[in-house]
Amino acid sequence: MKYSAPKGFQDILPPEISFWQRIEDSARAVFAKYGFHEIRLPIIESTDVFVRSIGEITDIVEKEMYTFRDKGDRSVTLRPEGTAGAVRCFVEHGLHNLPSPQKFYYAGPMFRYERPQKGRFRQFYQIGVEAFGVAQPTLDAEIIAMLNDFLNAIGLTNLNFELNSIGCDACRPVYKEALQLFLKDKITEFCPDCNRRYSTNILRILDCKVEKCVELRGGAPAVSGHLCEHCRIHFDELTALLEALDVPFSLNANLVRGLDYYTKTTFEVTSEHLGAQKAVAAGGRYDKLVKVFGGPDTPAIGFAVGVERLAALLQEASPAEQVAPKVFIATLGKQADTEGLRIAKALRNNGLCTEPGYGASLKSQLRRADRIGAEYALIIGENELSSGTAQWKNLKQGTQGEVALKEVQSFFTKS
RNA sequence: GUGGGCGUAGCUCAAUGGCAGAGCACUGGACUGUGGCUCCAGUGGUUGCGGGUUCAAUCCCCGUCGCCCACCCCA
Repeated sequence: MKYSAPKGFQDILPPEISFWQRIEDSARAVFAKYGFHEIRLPIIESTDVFVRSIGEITDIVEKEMYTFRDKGDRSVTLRPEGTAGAVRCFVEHGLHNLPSPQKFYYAGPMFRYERPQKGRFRQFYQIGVEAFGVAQPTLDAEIIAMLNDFLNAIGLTNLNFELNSIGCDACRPVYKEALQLFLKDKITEFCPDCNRRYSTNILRILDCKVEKCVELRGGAPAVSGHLCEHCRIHFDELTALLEALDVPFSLNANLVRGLDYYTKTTFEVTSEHLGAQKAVAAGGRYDKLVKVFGGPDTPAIGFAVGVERLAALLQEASPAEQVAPKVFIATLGKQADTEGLRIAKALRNNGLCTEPGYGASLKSQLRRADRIGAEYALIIGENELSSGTAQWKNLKQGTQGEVALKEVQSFFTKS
C-alpha cells in the first residue's frame, strides 16, 4: 500500500455516512425549532484569534495547533475549535446591534495535532451552537434543553448529563486560593501531573484519575461553596429551570472545563459506551469573551457536539442501512443497453431509484442486483426488443412476468 | 510529548528457522439469456520498509514507518 491518509485523518465511507447524515439532519431540524440560524465560518483564522480566546498556557495553544505562515507571511491556524471564530464573526459584523439574543449554529471539521486514539482524531467534526446577548439562566436552560432534545432526536437516551458552575471573575480567584491553601501541604504526595497542574491549572487536580490523588483530595473545598451571590443564584435558577423542563442532569463539582474563556455554567454529556474519550458534547458560558474581541460586554453561552463520537454510538445501537434501488435493469446487447438507460432515466424522473446493469453477463448482472438489494430486476434482451416487451422479476419473491416496454412506467410506479 | 500492544491476500486471521495457507469477498463455470442455496475452478502476496544473525528469516535481533489502546489534554 503506497499511500494512506495522514495520521489522525480518516475517510468516512458510505456504510457509515448514514449516521452522519442523521446527526446533521436532526441538528438542523431541532436547532431551527429553537430559533438558531446556521452560519458558515472559515476553517482558518488568524492565529491570534485562538491564542487570545483559548488561553496561552492551554495545551491546545501550546502544542496542538496547526499553525503556519501563508504566502503573505501572516500567521494563520486551522481552527482547533469553533467558539473563537464564531465570536470573531459576531464582533466583526456588529451582530450585537441586532435584537438579543442572537442564536447560531455551525458544523464542520476542527483540527488538533494530538496523538490519535479511540474517539480522537486530528481532523474531527463538531456541530457547534452559540447564543449571544442574554445573561439570564433561561438561556442556559434553553440551550441545554435543546441539546437534550437533539440527542433524543437521534435516538440516544442513556447518556449522562453533568452540570457545574465554575464561577466568575469575582469568585473563582477566591476559590482557587482556598483550593491552593488546602493542597499546599500535601501537594508533593500527588502524582507528577498534579504537581504540574498545581501551578498551571489548579482546577484540573479535581478530575485527576490517579487513585492516590482522588484519595488525597477528599475533603477539598468545592466550587459550589465559594460561588459569589450572583453566580450562586444563577446556578440555582438554572437547576430549577432544568427540572421544570424535565431535563435529567447530575451535579458534578469536579467538572472543570479546560479553556480559559468559560465562566459560570459548564456542562458535559458523556457515554459509558465509548473509550476514554467519552464526552459527546460539552459547553458552557463565556460572558467575557466578546469583550476580549473588542465587542461590547456581551454575555454568551454555547456547546459543541463531537460527530464521530455520536456516530460511533449510533453505529453500536443499530447496524448501518443503505438505500437499495427499486429497479435494476439488466440488458443484453448494445441496443438493449440504450433502451435500458432510457428507461432508467424515465424511472428516475418518476422518483424511483434505478440501477443499470452496465452490460456484464446476465448472470453477473442479476447477481449484482441481488447483492445491492434491488427489489425488481427488469430484463431486456434481443427477444424482448423485437416484441417490444421486457421481463420483470421480483427479486424478493422470485416471481417473474412480461410487461410491454410502454407499460414499464406505470408497472413500477404502481407496485 | 510519554507508555503498552500489533503489522502476513481487498477483509478477518492461521503457519513453520526450510515451496506462505484458510474462510469471506471478487471473477468464471456447473446452468449458450435468470440472482439467492450448493459444488468446482481462477484472480489476488516483494509476509509494512531497511539492515543484521544464519547455508536458509514471515519467524530471531536492531532500526524505521504505520495502525490500535492508554496517559497528558480534550468534542
